[in-house]
Amino acid sequence: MELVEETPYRFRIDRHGDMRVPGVVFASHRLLPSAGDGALEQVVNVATLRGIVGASYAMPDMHWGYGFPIGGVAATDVARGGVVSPGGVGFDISCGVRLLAADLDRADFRRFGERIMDGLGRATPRGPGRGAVWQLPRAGLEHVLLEGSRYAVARGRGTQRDLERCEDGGALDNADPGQVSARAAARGLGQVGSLGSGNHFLEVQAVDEIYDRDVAETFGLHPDQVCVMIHCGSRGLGHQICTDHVRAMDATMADHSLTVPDRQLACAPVDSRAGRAYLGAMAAAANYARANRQVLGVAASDVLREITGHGLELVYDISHNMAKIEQHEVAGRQLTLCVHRKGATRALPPGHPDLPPSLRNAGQPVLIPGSMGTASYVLTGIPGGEAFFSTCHGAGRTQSRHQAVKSVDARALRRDLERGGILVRGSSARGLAEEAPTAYKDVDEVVAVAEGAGLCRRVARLVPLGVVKG
DNA sequence: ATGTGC
Repeated sequence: MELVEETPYRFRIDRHGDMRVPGVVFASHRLLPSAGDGALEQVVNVATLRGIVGASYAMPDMHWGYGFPIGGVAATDVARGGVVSPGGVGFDISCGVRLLAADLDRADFRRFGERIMDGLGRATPRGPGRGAVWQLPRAGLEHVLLEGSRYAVARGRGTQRDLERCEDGGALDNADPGQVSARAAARGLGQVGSLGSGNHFLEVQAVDEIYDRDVAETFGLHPDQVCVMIHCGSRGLGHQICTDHVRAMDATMADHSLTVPDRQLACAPVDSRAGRAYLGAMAAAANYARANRQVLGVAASDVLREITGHGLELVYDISHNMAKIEQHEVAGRQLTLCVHRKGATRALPPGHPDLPPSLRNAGQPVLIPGSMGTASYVLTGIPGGEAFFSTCHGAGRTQSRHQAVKSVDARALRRDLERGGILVRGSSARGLAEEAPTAYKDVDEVVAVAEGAGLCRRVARLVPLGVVKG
């Protein structure tokens, strides 16, 4: 794989073979995937998709994924037969991050720490399988799929202000529950308000450093403040929807004369029956994921209020696994694009019309969870941001889960975290080992490279005080 | 990521 170093933080893969556009990898030498890991080959494969414009992009946290790399961004021109691919969204549709801020500082947390973590541990269903904050009646699921966080708020779980601090006001309006299989719905019914497993977590954090005081203040953040970060997605429902629609699309590829270099890139034109079906189901899963984070956030706020007298205010909620229909200027032309962000976060700049009035001058908060025991970041979009206003989404794995389990002793890891002053409420020893920070890139470096590449700007750095592990 | 594998 030939990489052309354009700047210290930007590498290009020139068009060759069936590529319709070049590949662009935002990374430092250190963060580039090791040769043979397959992620760069996936960037090339994505560049062959029908209708792709600009480039096949990869963020500094990129690594190998299903079809598309995780950390991949690709946009297709809807009017020119551009495709949508479930592999460009990922199995955990609308997996994302919610950050809430408390009117408490680090010293307050030290006073109540064990009680707060016990309370959050009890209030936060986690691990594979069932258990959820919100026991929905069957009829309620349809509302969640159509209305997302708005339905949770309408049922008393949150406030109108919360919705202003959610991407899309808490719900996508093009959800089509008719495209959600009975099996997907059955899996989703009992999981609204649950973390799941893998890299999902709820963390209590402290604001350790502020890079932009004005923007931080607009976001509701100040030094030493206690925050709660929640990272989770659409659970079994999103997974089943992805499985169902990959299968359906795979069967319709020939009808649209589509060929792809990897079967995991199964796709359909956005403007086709299969494409619309997937996007309607994907939006339903996205609404489910937003409601999931909404009710988990409210449950965490209730715990904090009960113990300390102070609840939590929402900073923002943003997804990093989505395909969205957006308007962008490409080579001087205004185009309607299907922007896939898979393990990549939208980063709208100050002044963008999609931002709510309270964030219009600051830009969109970008929430970057670090690996366990390491820092997390709040960033914001910048004018002229490349890759359709996108940036990284986290630290990015360097080791597979299997490799991590082989090389990490879960008990030693827990001891190290607690010695570092981080209170741990786990789910399973294996889950803890899989998520060891040694299995991840350095989030500080990932974020520095994303900023150096001109994708976003740092606003605040948060450090963990306690983790409820999925 | 996922009732972790058809």
